[in-house]
Amino acid sequence: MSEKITIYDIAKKLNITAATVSRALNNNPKIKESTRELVLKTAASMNYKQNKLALALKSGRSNNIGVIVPRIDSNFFASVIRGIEEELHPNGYQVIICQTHEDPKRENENLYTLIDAQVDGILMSVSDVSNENDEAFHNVLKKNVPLVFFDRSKHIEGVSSVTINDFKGGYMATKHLIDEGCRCIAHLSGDQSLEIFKNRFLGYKQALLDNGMTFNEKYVIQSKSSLEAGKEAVDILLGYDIPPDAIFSSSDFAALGAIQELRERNISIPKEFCVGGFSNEPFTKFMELSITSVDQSPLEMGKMAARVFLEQVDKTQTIKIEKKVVLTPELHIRKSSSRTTS
Amino acid sequence: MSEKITIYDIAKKLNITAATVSRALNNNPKIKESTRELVLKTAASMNYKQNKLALALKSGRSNNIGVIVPRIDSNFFASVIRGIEEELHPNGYQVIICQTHEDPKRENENLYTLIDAQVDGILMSVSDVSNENDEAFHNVLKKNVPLVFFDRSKHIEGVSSVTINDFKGGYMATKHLIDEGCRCIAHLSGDQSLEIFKNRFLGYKQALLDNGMTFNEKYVIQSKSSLEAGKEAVDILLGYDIPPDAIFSSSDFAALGAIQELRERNISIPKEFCVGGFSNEPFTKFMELSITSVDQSPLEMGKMAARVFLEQVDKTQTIKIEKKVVLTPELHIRKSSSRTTS
DNA sequence: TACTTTCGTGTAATCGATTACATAATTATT
DNA sequence: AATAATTATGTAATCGATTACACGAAAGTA
Repeated sequence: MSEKITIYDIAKKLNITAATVSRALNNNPKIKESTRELVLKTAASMNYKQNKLALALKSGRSNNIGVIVPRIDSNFFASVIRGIEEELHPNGYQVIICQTHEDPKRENENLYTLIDAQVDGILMSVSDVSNENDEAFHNVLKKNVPLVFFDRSKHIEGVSSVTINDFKGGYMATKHLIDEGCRCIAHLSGDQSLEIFKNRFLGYKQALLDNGMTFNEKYVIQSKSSLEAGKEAVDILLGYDIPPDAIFSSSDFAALGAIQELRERNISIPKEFCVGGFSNEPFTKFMELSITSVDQSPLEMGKMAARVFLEQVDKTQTIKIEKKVVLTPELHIRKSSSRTTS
Repeated sequence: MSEKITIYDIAKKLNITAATVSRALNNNPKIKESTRELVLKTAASMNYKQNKLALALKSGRSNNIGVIVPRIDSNFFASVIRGIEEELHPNGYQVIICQTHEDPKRENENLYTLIDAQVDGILMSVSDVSNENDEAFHNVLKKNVPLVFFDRSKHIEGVSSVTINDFKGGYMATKHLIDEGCRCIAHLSGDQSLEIFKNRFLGYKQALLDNGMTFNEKYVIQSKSSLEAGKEAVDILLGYDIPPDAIFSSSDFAALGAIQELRERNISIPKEFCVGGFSNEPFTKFMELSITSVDQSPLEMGKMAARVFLEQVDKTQTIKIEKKVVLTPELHIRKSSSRTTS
């Protein structure tokens, strides 16, 4: 069928050794110009292709990097991966995708599998926030494989990360609602054991305090990232003696659910009630009543994570320093909270 | 730093040869039970991990498969990839992602890169529909690397594919509009050189003819997959002496644009005008005025493509047959076209 | 006891490329 | 012309695992 051409085949044809062929192909300066040309020409004519596996075995570098995400089919993660791929492709790296589905076991398994596959680095957004199963991580570090966290990170000494300033995102969104005249702002927080959600909450709280508003626990509803959760939250909030007149949700999906429930109850948005979400999911801007949301610039995050990885493997850089990149989120103001401009 | 343990290290420790260690680890029946146990125990205690690169070089199989898509950050492709990953992961394969951005050059480059990387198979959705640059594909086939197309395929002898029945999708959507009482249905078609769009168009046309309606070229607007294109199309269509009272769009984005433009003109949907899209993008069901759309079951498509690949590499299967899997699309009827149920 | 099987293990080649070291070929130096 | 310096190429080990073949030891057979 398909004859795999190796440097030995070229060598035999030219009556020289594989070593010379290898050197010629690698532009080794010790090769006579005439032989180099001859080898290159012959290689091309024989349709020679370097076997990357052999190279990988010899060099110990596979030119593959692994990316671990909870799931790939979410706009956020897909965009991050796009950024990673676009940044690493020109550098000769291939991107291997792994999903955890938020399962710590799978996360560990993926880490071990990637190490087994001899990847040159691992970029990941963690699923397991507990510090119980850290052996897998330490195994990675022990093997000296560069590790970079993005979005959801763990505090492990010597590991770099690229995140956004979730605190600021929460702060900006809340401040905006205040500026629009909202007097009692509720918050739909996600899983508070995840730092990103914790920080969004803290930003929310600080914005309230900085602007002379009272912070009250009961206006913070811990909810999942789903339409249903948003609806339930509204149900609770509107039952209060003093119901809120705005919601800052850490999730766009919960924000959407909340909006649907509010409309169900004939509450006018943004006149009577304002809503803001987080993540800038595509649908937020497509809605007829477009939803204000905090953008996490996933593409940029992916590119940045890739760059941090590249810096780590840069040979000229002898000392490897833990690098914490924090991107600034951007608030996209839309109809769901625009009283002044609409 | 990190001491890589090889079978030679285990061999040395036990005063046996690497061959024996290898056999013991691979459950070779020729190994004495006692030595096998000893080797396994020692391997575990030394924290031995098989070097997949060495194995790959020796066996010629990398256990990686490549996936080429126009872009990863679209719900459709991300979902397909998710399906592929979930199906192949349990079989020990890693998934390598490549993007083409619809550029034929990149497509070719990716094909060559993946072959260079010795992937065990390639699953792809083509970007270049012309048959001009087919050398890259034939190179893949010559190298005997299994190739499977999904969604957008090319007709290459011996190559399997997994697609949906776009004709049927177009037919169903159009028939539905007819059933809702629409008398003049326009069509926003995509790039007609892509077979998927051609087939959706043909399905639309056939549905009209089968139901005693007249087909008229001028109600078919070739438009891109964007909101803007949808708006422009409406602008043209409403300028006709007899404007249509429904649109079947091959793209959800164009459908959304059309809806926005229709509302801008105070045309009531679905009462005066019905709209249906294609792809079942997440936003279609989130809209307040949810959009009827044809679902392509991307997850299932990905899994199916992976299964077709697995069948191809199945050693027990001596003869490799070109397999054309055609999935049936599903029409999701929503508010934008529901006159009868709403 | 002598001879054949069977079993378990060792030897060495192999996958394809790179590279330290050795050596041959060429050029430079006196 | 003889020697030193330089340049180009060959030799062989290496990366880590697998495996055809060889061989010694144990067990079975007559």
